[in-house]
Amino acid sequence: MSKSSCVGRPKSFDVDDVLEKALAVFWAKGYEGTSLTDLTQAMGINKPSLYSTFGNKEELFIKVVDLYEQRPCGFFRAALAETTAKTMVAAMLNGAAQSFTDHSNPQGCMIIQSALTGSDASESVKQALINRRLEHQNDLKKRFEAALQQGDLTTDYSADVLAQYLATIIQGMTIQATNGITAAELQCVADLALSHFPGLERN
Amino acid sequence: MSKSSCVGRPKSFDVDDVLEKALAVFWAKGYEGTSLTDLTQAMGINKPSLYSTFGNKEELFIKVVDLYEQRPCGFFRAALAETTAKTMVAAMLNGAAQSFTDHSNPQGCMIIQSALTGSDASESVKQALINRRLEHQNDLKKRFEAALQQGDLTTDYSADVLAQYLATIIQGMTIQATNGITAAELQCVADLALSHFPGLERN
DNA sequence: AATAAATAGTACCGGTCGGTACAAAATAAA
DNA sequence: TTTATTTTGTACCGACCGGTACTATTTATT
Repeated sequence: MSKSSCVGRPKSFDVDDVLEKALAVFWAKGYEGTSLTDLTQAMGINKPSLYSTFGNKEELFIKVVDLYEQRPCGFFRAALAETTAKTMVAAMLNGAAQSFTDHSNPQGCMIIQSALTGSDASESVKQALINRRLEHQNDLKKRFEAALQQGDLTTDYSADVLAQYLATIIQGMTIQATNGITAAELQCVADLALSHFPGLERN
Repeated sequence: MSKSSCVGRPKSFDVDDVLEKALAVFWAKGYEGTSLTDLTQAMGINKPSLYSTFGNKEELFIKVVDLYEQRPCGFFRAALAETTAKTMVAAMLNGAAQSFTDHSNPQGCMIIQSALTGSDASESVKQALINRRLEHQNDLKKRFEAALQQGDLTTDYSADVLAQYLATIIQGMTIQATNGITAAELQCVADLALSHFPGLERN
């Protein structure tokens, strides 16, 4: 299954390792704001190596987004797996507050901020990120549907609106993070949002 | 007071008119995603005219942001002037929902999305937009402080947190708009946010 | 009609963009 | 040790980037 080549000159770098370096750059500067020079310098490889390994800039970016969803943005899937609607929403908001203001990384959510606008040349990348956001929002919707059905959540709002509302708050938190809000302040916002979220019994 | 020159060849274009054209481009493509070719084509002028009239790309962008705040984003100041906290928050959320999904313009808020990330060269523009957002958030804070003081708003949350929370929702609504949410759907989100906003008596 | 002032248009500047051709170097297989 | 295969590093590609020098043109003033 390993596609490691058994013949020829071996790679002088670890693929996963340099992907992580590329993630840091794309996350901080966005898709179009990142140049190939930025990438090759951060990754410690030269352009032909980058192209032979990852295809081109856009394909590299998509691979980086996959990595981002698995690791720094991992709180999302973990939160989805929470057993109750309340703990799910809480894990979403707390995870976002913590992840978006983690100073060991760029601030905010990469999927939201790295290609919000751009030239026509990056239209496909913009659309790819929109699709990711809509997929995640659909995950929320399905989770809310299940919660409504099993009586875990009591409200007249549809799962659709609840998902859009929660997504809105999380996406707004990313802007707050890029504005430089502190982790504590963003946690206060998350707490407020949780305690006023519809359908979850007050405590 | 008019700085219209009384001697020499007259301008062949109206300054406010071409600023409007520049606004449409920057709004849709962002600061770095917009090239001078995009601008001169949309504005119908050539580069030397652009530079002699507006300085350079960055100065033109700032002038465009000023224009944006006065016109398409004018709901903000109008909402601030509302007499009660409840009508103020309602006007903010409704105005955002309507403005961000108005199909006669690009979707979303220009100040939020046109320079969220970018190369080092656009650092000053990024910071300028962050400052605008923080100024607007401070406007909200002062409005909430006044409402809390005059008993118009009853909650234990500080004006700071309330302002951050409302800003978060509005900023999230811009992402929803770029995702392609419909005006009706975004209005539902705004309605939900309003009816669950802390301190405003339920109706 | 001559002059001065301001704009319009063309053509160009160095630098950087994403992407690649090509040859040297490093490995495994024969 | 030769051969085949893969990666490396350098040097380069055309296109476009933001910005400008220079000239022609259009106006008001003298």
